[in-house]
Amino acid sequence: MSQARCNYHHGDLRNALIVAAAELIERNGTLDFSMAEAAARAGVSAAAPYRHFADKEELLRAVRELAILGLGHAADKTAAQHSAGSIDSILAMGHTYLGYAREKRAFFSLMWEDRGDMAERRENVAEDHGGFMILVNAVRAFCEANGDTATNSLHLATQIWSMGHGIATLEANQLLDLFDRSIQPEALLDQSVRTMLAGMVSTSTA
Amino acid sequence: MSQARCNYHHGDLRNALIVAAAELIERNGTLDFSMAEAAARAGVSAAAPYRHFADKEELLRAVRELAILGLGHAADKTAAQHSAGSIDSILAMGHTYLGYAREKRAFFSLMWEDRGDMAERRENVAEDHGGFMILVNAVRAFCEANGDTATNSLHLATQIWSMGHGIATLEANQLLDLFDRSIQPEALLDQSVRTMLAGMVSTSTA
DNA sequence: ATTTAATGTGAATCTCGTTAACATTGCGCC
DNA sequence: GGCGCAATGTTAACGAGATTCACATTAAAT
Repeated sequence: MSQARCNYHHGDLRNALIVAAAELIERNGTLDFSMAEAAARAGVSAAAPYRHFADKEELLRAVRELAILGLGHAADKTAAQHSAGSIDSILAMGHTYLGYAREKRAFFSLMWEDRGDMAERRENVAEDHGGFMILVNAVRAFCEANGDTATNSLHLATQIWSMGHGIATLEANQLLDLFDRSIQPEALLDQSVRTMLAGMVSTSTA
Repeated sequence: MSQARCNYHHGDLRNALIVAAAELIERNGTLDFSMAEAAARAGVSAAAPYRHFADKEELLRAVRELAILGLGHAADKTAAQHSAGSIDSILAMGHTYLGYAREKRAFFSLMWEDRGDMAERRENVAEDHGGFMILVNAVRAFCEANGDTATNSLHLATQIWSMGHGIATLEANQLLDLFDRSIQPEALLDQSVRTMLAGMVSTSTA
């Protein structure tokens, strides 16, 4: 039964805990929720979570997977709304990234934290990670549309990603406009991306 | 007396605690040291720190100031070793940034965390913050050396900083080369910076 | 039906931040 | 030089929260 809860056994406690933790994180805007509160929210005792997670870290890592998928979906959606090969599809992806960082503050930071398991995680990430491959595809399409066959899309996408990531994290910590209040995150990113795309194409064509 | 310690009074406990905390952070490579251990290391009881810091957060913020100064000094030194106006002075600054992020992992992350006080902090930061103004100056000098009077140095420096910051944080979390093991942080940054400098200059000249 | 492994429970433990009540001492003031 | 106060330390104790242990319940396989 994956229903509510008859009496003793929950039925789907593992997932219920992940969701509960995610809700607490979202509510507090921080990663420091209490194990007991998550358990209570799932309707079980404080010790129950330890049947499904070795420790709090493990639960947190499970929540992180949710966050990663969330951004991946957002990126997917964004890609679908813009014509492949257009520069807009790339800029829009950046806006989605910045938006996610703003709206899901805590999730966003959790998503990129090593937490000691990233080394193993990389082994099993044949799939995507937060929609990065979607960006790679958008970049590749753009290059192709512009007759650029020399540019390494993975490489260029990594540069764009880094730029977006830097802007997003600095903004989140109120540092981006520390010395110049007029700086606008999206505008800054747009301009940077345009410069990089233009620079790469001209460089590789040369 | 700011000497060792006669018996009861320490003499300079506040600073001793900051140093002790910094050492623990450096040793563990994490920000979660214990208040009691820092106190012990400074040779006082576990309750003593609370005469100088309201709570652990406040001590952590004090350590953060150290970290910020540290990077500032490193940037200073780097700037002094390269001729003003050269592109190398800018690239070297980037390498210093990446190096600091690698060697002072925990300090580096602490340095940019909001911790709820950044809003006020910005008010009092007429001075520098981790050497950012040094980068701004390097960029300004570069623009002048190239006869570019239209480019906003603060703006361009912010872009370069964001790129460096993004690369540094992604690398720290083992994500930068997730899909392409051949990616080298410094090379990626160098290339990006060159592209941006070239792009800006040509853009503003146009 | 019975056995077994999985999953919950409550009580207990341990670590750690923080506070409270009391002790010691540096220092300005007479 | 001695007095009183504020600053700074001390020890004991509290409280929150993670984690474990011994025991209870139940789903499922045989």
